[in-house]
Amino acid sequence: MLPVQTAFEALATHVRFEHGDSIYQSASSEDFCYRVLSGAVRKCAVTSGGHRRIVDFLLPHDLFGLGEDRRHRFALEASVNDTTIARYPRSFIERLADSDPRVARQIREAACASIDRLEGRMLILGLGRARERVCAFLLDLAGRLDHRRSEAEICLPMSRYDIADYLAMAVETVSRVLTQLRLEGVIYLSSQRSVRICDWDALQWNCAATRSVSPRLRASGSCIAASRGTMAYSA
Amino acid sequence: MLPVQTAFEALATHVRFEHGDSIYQSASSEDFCYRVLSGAVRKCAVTSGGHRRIVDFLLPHDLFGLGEDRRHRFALEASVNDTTIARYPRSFIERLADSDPRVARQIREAACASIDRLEGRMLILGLGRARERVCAFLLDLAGRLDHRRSEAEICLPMSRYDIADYLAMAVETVSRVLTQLRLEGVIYLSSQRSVRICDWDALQWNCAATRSVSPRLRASGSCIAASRGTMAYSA
DNA sequence: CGCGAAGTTGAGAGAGGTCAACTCCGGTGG
DNA sequence: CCACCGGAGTTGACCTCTCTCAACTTCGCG
Repeated sequence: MLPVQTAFEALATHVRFEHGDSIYQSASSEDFCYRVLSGAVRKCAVTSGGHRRIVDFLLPHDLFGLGEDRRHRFALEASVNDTTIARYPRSFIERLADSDPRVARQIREAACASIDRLEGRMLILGLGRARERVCAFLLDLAGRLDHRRSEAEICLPMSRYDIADYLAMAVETVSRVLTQLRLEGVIYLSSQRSVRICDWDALQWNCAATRSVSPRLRASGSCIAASRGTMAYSA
Repeated sequence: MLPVQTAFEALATHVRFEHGDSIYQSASSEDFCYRVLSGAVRKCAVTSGGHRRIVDFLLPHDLFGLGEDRRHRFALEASVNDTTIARYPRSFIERLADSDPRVARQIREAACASIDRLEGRMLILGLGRARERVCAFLLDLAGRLDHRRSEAEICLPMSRYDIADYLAMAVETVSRVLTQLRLEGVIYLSSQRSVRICDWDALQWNCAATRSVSPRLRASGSCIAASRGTMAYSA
């Protein structure tokens, strides 16, 4: 990070939340933006049908609430205990961005990261099968927590219910898939919230849609397999 | 738009594409960004399993390819004939953004719009049922094309196959839902690509998840129904 | 007119949602 | 220290929705 960071941090207020606490409500309009320091935050909405949907999980180092002066569309809540958040006054950030191109660029990059994450998630949600979505979720989480191919345990910073709402499926299905993966030796669950990935390749393999390849692919022709870790950005 | 617009447009190259033409391939790295002038563009990826997934549709006025200097993650293709695109050299845009806060702000806003669209789509994809997803898709499209509650026909700028890949479902299901809506008098199909929405309320109503409300909602408590047209922004 | 692509319709099967029972775990209070 | 309690997680049985496969119709274009 640039020295600008210091200016940011001088204005930060640190707040601590417990599991389930609301950071801000949907439709509220406080003028702050935030950074996750520890724990995890879920961004959620409720469909008009009454179902909760989780749009994103914010992990340590992620920024959120940066946007515009419009009202919040989603509610943000801590999804685990001991979640700490740094809060910055948004107007100051905006002024800083206007006066210092480096800050503006940082914000653009943060926005890119956000778009990247959303588009990746879009692909995960599009995966037809429950198993594929769970596997993709685990890999994504492991990547974001920097547990690449290490033997270390991943501590899931959310409940099964959260995972279900995030992947748009029933809790029971999440549970079933996890047990199945456990029985196959792909993952090891030392406790309900701790996963160790034993077979990365199997997990990766499971992300591939196993359905038949539609013949329409031939028609449009020009699509090439997407590779992880790179991105485009559309606005 | 600000006078800055002129500087943008002076550098624009206009290009025309026919249905199915590739604007850029995934994994290529040309240094341009683009704006849709007419027609429609689909942003697509292919899952490792060989299934095509459409991540976004870009309509007139939408910007894309703005991001970073990293390689493109998706392929972009025209989804209808007579699609025209304005192309701008990205390095220039970046320099302009660094020197003029107004440009930087515009780009931030464009990024916000993109995030807004993606998050909305996230919610649509999360809708469990095919009918809900199609209804939400139609409403979203109508909104973006500015056909709010007008009697005018919406010209669908994409095939059923595209819609299917966008909503992560089978073409047959898309077709079935559309006929069902037609038979119920909710929509009128004057041709295969022209939809007139007859009953906006019915369409809106169908976006509500009809499944049972999960009891877990009581537990977390703080979620409030999300309202369309407002947004939060996370990075 | 004829061809291929796009779209529709039908029948069957499988994946996942729903409902319900049950177990596991952490916290609280006697 | 143990019993109890509630929420979280798991497992099973059933049933619905949608994907699949296949046949057919419609549309657009040479």
